[in-house]
Amino acid sequence: MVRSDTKPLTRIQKQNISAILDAALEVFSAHGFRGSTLDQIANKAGLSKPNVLYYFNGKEAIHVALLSDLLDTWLDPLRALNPNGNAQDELLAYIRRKLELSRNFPRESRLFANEIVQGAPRIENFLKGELRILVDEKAAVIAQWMDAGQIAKLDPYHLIFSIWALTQHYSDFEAQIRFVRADNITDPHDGAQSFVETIFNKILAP
Amino acid sequence: MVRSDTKPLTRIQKQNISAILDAALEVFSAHGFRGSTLDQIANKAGLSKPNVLYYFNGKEAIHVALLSDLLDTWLDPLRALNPNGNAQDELLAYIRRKLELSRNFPRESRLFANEIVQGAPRIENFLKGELRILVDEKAAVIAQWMDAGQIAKLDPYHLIFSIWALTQHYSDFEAQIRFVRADNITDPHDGAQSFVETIFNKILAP
DNA sequence: AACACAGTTGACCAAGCAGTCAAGTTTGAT
DNA sequence: ATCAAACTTGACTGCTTGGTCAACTGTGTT
Repeated sequence: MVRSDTKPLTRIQKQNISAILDAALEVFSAHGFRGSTLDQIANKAGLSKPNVLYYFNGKEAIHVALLSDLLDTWLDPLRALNPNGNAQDELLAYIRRKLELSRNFPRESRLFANEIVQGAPRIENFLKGELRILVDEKAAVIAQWMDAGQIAKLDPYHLIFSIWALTQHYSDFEAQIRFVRADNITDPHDGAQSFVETIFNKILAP
Repeated sequence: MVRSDTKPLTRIQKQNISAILDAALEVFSAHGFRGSTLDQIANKAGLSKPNVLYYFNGKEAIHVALLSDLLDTWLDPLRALNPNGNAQDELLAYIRRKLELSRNFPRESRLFANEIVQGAPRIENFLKGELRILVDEKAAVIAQWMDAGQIAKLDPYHLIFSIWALTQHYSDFEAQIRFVRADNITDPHDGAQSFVETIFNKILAP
């Protein structure tokens, strides 16, 4: 095995590791952890199964690598919420960033969704730790904005949950939307952008 | 095998079939189809594996039985939307029914979510058929209400999607909410009820 | 050119799993 | 009490799958 060594990666290592991770993201996000096989991943990556295992210690290790890459970037939009900015602007910017993430990285979003729906066994610590601390902090900021009358008074936690629900719905439940709107002309994501912004304008109006 | 015969079910059949379906719902909703094993289901149902297969033709058949039971009831709340009622009342009643369903049948909701997140391979026909027809019909009703000025003008499809997203979030992503709000006093579902109603009142206000 | 190390793989396990079957036990109608 | 049908299961089978290994090939450094 090659990863997590302290030495710099060779050209071939970089290339194959990234091919494996990309293939694994594709497979895991579509079938869940147990629904995916190393053969599928190896095939999609254009490598043999033993070769995949040369780069990663096992199926679980690939999954962990994907999730930690993901969780790291998942927090960024919320982290960027600026307590000193204008409440409405900041929240709408957060919503926009979340929606973009969901639009540009649907596979990552579904990988995450798969984990959560099945009880989050592998990311419990992340949720109870980093995420929780950040959410508590930002909920307090939002509560202050509400107290100051900048936006409508609501439960800040439920407000955050509703942003998650609405923005991720478009990637996580994409199949449902696609099948229900089979012949539709417009890309559901376009409509989503303006729809979600519109309703949050209404929700947040003081 | 016993099911789908035209003869009435015996006492033992009724009891065991319902034990199997209940166990399977528990297992499938927690681990997804491929993540679940017949042994798990048999154990939870208190039967031997061959005995489970005496009542159902296979793992897939159990899953199908569960899904068709579910899909049948899943449409009811939307079906109940009355074109002749008051727009705001009807939509809020729909939201309330959806939220109750998600609260009272979280396992069913997660079973459904698991299917959708993984691309809905087994319920594509339901989504493209029955559900789509119903959604088209009700979207037209909502559009009429909007044209009549009874509620705010929005994309009716996105409005329906947003109701789905917000109501199902509380059961489908329950793990996330639970871990993020670890020490919380109030049941997240209680807060959900009043929060969701509040924001939809704002969203729908003409 | 030579050599050490990186990279690759066919053939192979062992475990887990869906599903079978023949042989048993229980149930309930007569 | 009898008996046919309903019900139950231990012991299998065959396939899938994660993971190993010894042997082989490619790479780049001197």
